[in-house]
This record gives sequence, structure tokens and C-alpha cells, in this order.
Amino acid sequence: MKKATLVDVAKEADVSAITVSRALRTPDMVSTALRQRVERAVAKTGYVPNKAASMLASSKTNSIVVLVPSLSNNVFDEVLRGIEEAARSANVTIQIGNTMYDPLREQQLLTSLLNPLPAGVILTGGEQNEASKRILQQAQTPVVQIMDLVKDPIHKVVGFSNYDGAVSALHHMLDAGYKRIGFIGAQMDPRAQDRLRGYRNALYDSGLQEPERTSVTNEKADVKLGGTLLTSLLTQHPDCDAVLCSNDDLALGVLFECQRRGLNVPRDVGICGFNDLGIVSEAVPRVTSVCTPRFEIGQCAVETVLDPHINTRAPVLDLGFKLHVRESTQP
Amino acid sequence: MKKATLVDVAKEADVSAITVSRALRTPDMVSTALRQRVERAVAKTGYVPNKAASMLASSKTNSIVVLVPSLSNNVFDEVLRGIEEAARSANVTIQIGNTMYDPLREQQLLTSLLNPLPAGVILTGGEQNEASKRILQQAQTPVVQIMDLVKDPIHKVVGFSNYDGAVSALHHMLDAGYKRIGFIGAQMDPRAQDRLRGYRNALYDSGLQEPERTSVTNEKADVKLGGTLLTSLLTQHPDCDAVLCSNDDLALGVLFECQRRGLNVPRDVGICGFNDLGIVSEAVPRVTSVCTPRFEIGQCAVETVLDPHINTRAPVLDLGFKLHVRESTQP
DNA sequence: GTGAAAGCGCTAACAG
DNA sequence: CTGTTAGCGCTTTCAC
Repeated sequence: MKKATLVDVAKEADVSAITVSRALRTPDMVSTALRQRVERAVAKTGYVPNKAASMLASSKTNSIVVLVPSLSNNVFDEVLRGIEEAARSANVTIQIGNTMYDPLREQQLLTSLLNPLPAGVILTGGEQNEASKRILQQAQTPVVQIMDLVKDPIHKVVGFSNYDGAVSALHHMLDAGYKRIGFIGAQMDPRAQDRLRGYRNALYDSGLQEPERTSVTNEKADVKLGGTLLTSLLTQHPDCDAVLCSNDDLALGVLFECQRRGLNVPRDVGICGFNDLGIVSEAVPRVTSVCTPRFEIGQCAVETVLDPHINTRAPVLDLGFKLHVRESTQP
Repeated sequence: MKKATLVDVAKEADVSAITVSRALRTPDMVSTALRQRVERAVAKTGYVPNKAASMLASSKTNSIVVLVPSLSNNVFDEVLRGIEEAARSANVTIQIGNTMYDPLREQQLLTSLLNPLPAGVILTGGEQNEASKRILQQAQTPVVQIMDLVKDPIHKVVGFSNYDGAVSALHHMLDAGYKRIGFIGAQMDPRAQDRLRGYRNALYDSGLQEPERTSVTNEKADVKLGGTLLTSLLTQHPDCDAVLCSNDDLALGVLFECQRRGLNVPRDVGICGFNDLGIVSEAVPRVTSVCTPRFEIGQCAVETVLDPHINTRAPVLDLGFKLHVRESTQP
């Protein structure tokens, strides 16, 4: 049995093909009687629309493209959950692309995924290369950048201030009594760099900027690297009494390394992470972290991208963050 | 400037449209001279193939559909990395769907993603509902099930034995001297149940099956739940001297809970995880785990799905596992 | 509200 | 090896 087409349904319902098409896509433009006849015919024939044909004829898709830099970074799980949920209730599908923090790969993905044109594009940060930016600007589809308050957005931005997050964490650590706070960072994308800037400026404002106690690399951030970076930080600055980490994986690695060295957390070393992935709140001791609204960002990005009045929206939507203070910074 | 089509390229190269099409898809079927002319014309016109048109005309896609039950479970990161890498070198795109461990959602995704027909489907385990299985059997596209040695495969299987993994872990724990080993499990999908069966049978073979020390739930497995389950396990069986966990998140939660209770790992309690996600080997103490070949499974699944001689392949490919013994089970 | 005609851009099938 | 002819299944126009 061949698959039913629009024409088969039309015959079954004794109407024209175009009426079936309209009954399905824009039910309001069709009389109730016909709509019901069509619905019955669809059920009877088991008709499933052919997306390729629809795309070709309309040169439109009802899917939105989502580009994330990593799937192993648990930060994006929650973002994707928000996106999936919102997309599902808006009845659009999503296409996930993993750029692996590689602008060239991002460009390739865009080239490939922007054809046929999606209903919208969601991507991470503002670190696209020039070619990608041009592609996005020329594409006739809304673009939302997330996770960061990008300065010169392509269209719209939904995120939070990584800079302020770090500042806020640092003020807390200073208030808790730490005086020689270091910074550990990896995968230093613009967001991680904003965190580093926040760290520096907060210290500067407190007159504690020297010496600079940082240990930073561009390698992929993971738990193991956290330990390595702590080792190198303590080698250079044995007097460190606390560490702000550019993300939670590193913070966990720092905690483990402290345990191996017999350093008491929070007494000998205070630790603060960034993002507040579930796991840090379960570690022993529980780790302080800057909680970022990842699920909401995902949801909101979809809403923005699909908003028919997107042009009237503010270009930048700041969803904020919340510092979750836990045992690891309360000596 | 309108977008260039195949016809534009053909005019530019002074050949017919079908020649351009062939030069692009099957370069071997075209003379070198023409191929070069076509390539130049493509470059000059900036031609980008229209996928929708191609799909419609050929009723084929060069994309493969990948369904995973979770993106927050780090198990699938590696699998997806393997899939992505293999897909990229085979020049096919992938479409990721997240079933969220929900058979109905899986069925919906299949209905939606199997149209137009993908070059293949990769999905997790054998727990699809009847409707999904029927859809997959009727679809004219290869199906590979991964992560488990499914008994009645739809087409092919690439995985490892969860049962044997658990048995092997248990034998090691018994050898290490643990005598009252408990099992902690969550998200008890068929793979987790196989692990539980392995645990039970290994104990049975050693004559240590009673009393049964298990704490199992269907909730989503995460670090926090590991602690909760340990608490309930110890309440019922305070004599437990070791725990096999159905995955690494739980194992980490168990470790943290032990630390909170002042129980020494591995002396008071031995801990073994499953999957060997990078993090467990960094914890203090480093946690023993059953290492599963997730990256290879992903790669191999793509190779299988795309293999033109797929029919001659063995239905089940067992990629094995490796027990990584660490401090947490060496009292 | 509904329909008829005319493609969207590409590829399968067959000829040469 | 290359070209001709006919669609793929749907939606867009424009009539009615």
C-alpha cells in the first residue's frame, strides 16, 4: 500500500487538494463542514504530510535550529530541556547542532542547517566568525543568541551577565573573610572571560588586585583539569585561601584535589563554582555556585524566536542569576 | 540577487542540469573535464543545493535519526560524539531526538522524524512500544539499537552486556573481600534491570543471595538520589559493606553520603559505579566502575547503519566492557 | 470559501 | 558518459 498523499485525501473527502492543505494548516479559512470531512478523510487514509514537498513549495520550515558548543557540558542540558519544552508546545521541531566550540564547524553547520530556511535560529554567545554572522544576517529568519549579554546582537539576546555573576560571587567570598582569592578557568570563551574580568575588577575595587592569583587555560574544562589547575595555582601562589572557578566541573576538581592534599574546605580553601549544576550541591562539603537560569533561557529563546512581534521586543533580555551560598565558602 | 539553482549552474557550465547533479553527487560518473567545469560554475554562482527539492525528488535523505533517552545523562555525550564523528566523515547529517525515557514521546519523534525517510535510525535499547516497532519495521530504512544486547533486534544491535558487566563488577567486589554487597538502582530501564539481574545471579552463584540488599526506584537517576537510596539501603540493611550502583551518578551520590555519615570508603563501604564517566575517576577516593565503550558504540552504529552490505552483518555486535578497579573497592 | 493552474528545485528512468 | 522527459507532493497565485 502506497503512502497517501494530499490528493488521495482530497478524493476521499470529495474536495480539492488545496482545500485539504488549507484545512490542515489554516483551519480558520475553511468551513466547519469541510474541515470535518477532511479530518475524517485524513484519519481514514492515514495521511502523513510530506515535509519535503511542503518545504519545497513554500520554502519554509517549522523547525528551529539550535547550536550549542558542547553536549558534554551539562550546562546545555537544561537549556535544551527548556527549548524542547517550549518548542513542543509551539508545535515546532528542533534541530540540534554541536559546534564543539569551533567557529568553523559552526559555520559549516549554519550553511547546512539554514537550508531550507528554519523558522528561527538559537545560538550560544556572540563568538561567531564573520562568515557565520554574514550568513545569519542575510538569512531571512530570526536569530537569538543566548547565555550571554552579547554587545552587538545579530537580532535578539536572552541571557545573563557573566561579569556580574563573578562580581557577586567575589563579593560574597570577600565578605566571608577570604583575602587571597584565586581564579581558575578553562575553555576561556567570551563568557568565561567575562567571569575573569568580573573577578579582576571586584578585586581591584577592594584594593586586593595584587598579586594576581589566576590559573587559566583554553583546554576543555572538566573535573580532572580542575585538579591540575589548582595544583599549578598553589605552586605559584601557596597563600591562596579561596578559588573562584569558571565552572562547576572545575570547582569539583578543585574540591577533590583539596581532599587529596588534605586541605580543609572551606577552612583552608574556599571554593565557588559557576552555573550550579545539581551535583555541586551534593558534594561534601556542598559547593557554593552562581546559579544561572538555563531552563528559562531555553524557553524564552524559543518564545522570542517565534514571536510574530519580535521586532518590538527589547534586543537584550537579562534573566539574571542567583548566588547559592553553601558550605564551601563559609569558613 | 536570487539564490542560484541547479539550472543556473548548468547554464554557467554549459551542460545540462542532470550533469551538474551527477557531478555533485556521484563525481565518478562524470568525466573529469566536465566535473571541473561544474565545480567552477558552482563556485562562481555560489550554488547551495536545495535539500527539500532533493528529498522530494529522490524520497531519500542523507541524514540519520538518533534517538536518545536523555541528554543530561552524560552516558550519551560520548555516544553522540562517536556518532557525530562517524557521521561527519561519512558526510551525512544527524538529527537528534530526546525521548526522555518516554515510549510515547519516542513514538511521536519517530512519526515525525521518519518523514522524509532518513538514511538510517539509531536508537537506544529495545524498549520501544509496539507502535514504534511497527513503524520501524515498515520504514524502509536500517535500524540499529545500541547500548544493550537486545534479544529480538529490529535489524541490528551494537552494544555490550549489561548483565555481564554487573557480574564482573560483583566478582571483583567479592574477591576484594566484601561479603554483604548491596545494589542501588534508579531509572530502571531494561539495561539497569540487566545489571540488577547480573548482581543477583552473581550473588546466587556465590551462595550469598540472602538477604537481598537492594534499594531500587524508577525515579531519574542523579547524584542526589544516590544519597537518598543509600540512606534507605542502610536503614534496612545496616550490615552492608559495599554497594554496586546502576550508574555513576548514583555511585557519586553514595560516596558523598558516606562522607556525610563518616563512613570510610573503601574500608567501611566499598563502591562500584557503572559506565565510568570521567568524573568518578577523579573523586576522592577514586571510584571503581564498569567502563563501557560508548564512543565506539556511536561510531560503530553509524558505520552499521550506512553499510551497503548491512544484511550480511551479524545481527548483534558485542563491543564488551572493561572493569576499572580503583580505590573505592580496595579495602 | 473554494478551486484550477503553475510551479518550487531536484532526480529517476530511460535514450542516445 | 551525457541529455531528455517527467514527475516527486505540496503551496502559491489568481480566479470564481
